Amino acid sequence: MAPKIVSRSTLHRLPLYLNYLRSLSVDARTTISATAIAAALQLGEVQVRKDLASISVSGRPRIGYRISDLIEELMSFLGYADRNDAVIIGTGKLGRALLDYAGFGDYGLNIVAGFDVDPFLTERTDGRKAVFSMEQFPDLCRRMKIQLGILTVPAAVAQETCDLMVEHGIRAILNFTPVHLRVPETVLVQDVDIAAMLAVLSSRLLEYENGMKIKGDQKR
Amino acid sequence: MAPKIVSRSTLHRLPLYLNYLRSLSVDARTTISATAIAAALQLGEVQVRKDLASISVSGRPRIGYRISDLIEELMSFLGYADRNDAVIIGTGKLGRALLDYAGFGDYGLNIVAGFDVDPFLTERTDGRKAVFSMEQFPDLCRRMKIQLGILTVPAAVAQETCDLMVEHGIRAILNFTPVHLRVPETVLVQDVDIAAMLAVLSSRLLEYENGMKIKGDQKR
DNA sequence: AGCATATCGATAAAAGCATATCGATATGCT
DNA sequence: AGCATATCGATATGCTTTTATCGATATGCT
Repeated sequence: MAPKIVSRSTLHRLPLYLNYLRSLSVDARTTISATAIAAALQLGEVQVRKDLASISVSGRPRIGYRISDLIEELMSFLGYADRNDAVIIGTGKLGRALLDYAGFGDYGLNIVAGFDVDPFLTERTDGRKAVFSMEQFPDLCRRMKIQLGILTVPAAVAQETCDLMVEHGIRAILNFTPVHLRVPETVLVQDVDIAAMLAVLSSRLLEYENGMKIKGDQKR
Repeated sequence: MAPKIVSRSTLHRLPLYLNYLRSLSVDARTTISATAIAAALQLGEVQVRKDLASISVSGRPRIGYRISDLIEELMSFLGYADRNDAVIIGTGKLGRALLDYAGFGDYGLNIVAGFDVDPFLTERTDGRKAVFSMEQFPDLCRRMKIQLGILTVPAAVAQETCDLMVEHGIRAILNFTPVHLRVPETVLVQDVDIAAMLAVLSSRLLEYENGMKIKGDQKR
């Protein structure tokens, strides 16, 4: 098995490619050039080629890449092929919304269930995905060998909840809380601080009028 | 006015610092060293100093930085000081959750209202923030000089909705749809593809067992 | 058949970012 | 007062990522 090595920034672009390719109707011409992809996604054409090459997809001059091949390779590489089970801890507004979101299936993700300490939230399972009490978390988690957890609890209990998740076998955490989680080296954390993102946006915007604050911001 | 120049990666770390500093109780020692911050956030101490220096905050040897000064500078730099109005377009599950989320205030953000084409969603304003019909968007948007928009519509209508936003004065978009938005150069877009993030996580996880796919992943 | 053109793949150069190192400065202890 | 120590600020080094350049290859047109 070739241990393909991909840079982190490349890895984050791959879903972009996949999304775009999927958006093309299947009966379109079955082949596409790196140039076209680059133009659509406003990236450098060389970068696209490099990214695609890094996951061992190969194109032909004057022809480009077979779209179906690309999609297949991207999906397999990103693990969309094998269904990945995940749980959501904390079913407040945001957690509930994610739990009900139907679109994860396209990404090979299966949200198994939600968990919450609040009994009120745990009982309202009217036809939608079940929300369990936190006491049931350890058992269900181990039995189903869940590795992916989405953390949407209040900031105050974020770290302790995180510790609990790690303790019971969670290996990767999508962290929606604004706290920096401390985890063992073997556990992966991806932060999604929406408020911070908005703030960064507004900050970039702020100085956009009075002359460029961010370095290397605008790229053709 | 000094046109401070900050690298993009620095800009994304600044909210982290601010969050952490805020989490310290105010009656803690009023001063903190870059070393301490670095340890708490698991960053290099030099990097922390560089970041802080880039927003013109200055510390004293053996003492460190005054926490209150840091917080103040960070807030002003990130634009948390002046209230920033924002709107949410598309009030499905996710949009509704964000609309009801109370925590944005701490970030200087004020979600003014939501908009949606679906009349059913627009009428259910039981005590929460109002959701207006899309027809009212242009007027309200211009009158209140909204510059920030959160896009949470279905992928199929993402681009056209985006165009509408841009047309009516939105200057920065937080994009929750998985499509790559085409905007004029003067408009900023920040993508938040949750599904893709999960996929990236699971992908990193996947190869974490059979030997390192991602380059430069583990630090320290 | 041969030439023009579009596209790929690889190598090289440049830029951006992170990390290490060193001197300077301020505090506290003896 | 003087020394040890912690911390800052600045410079320099190395690594990663992006961008540019060049030759190779395949298609289509004359």
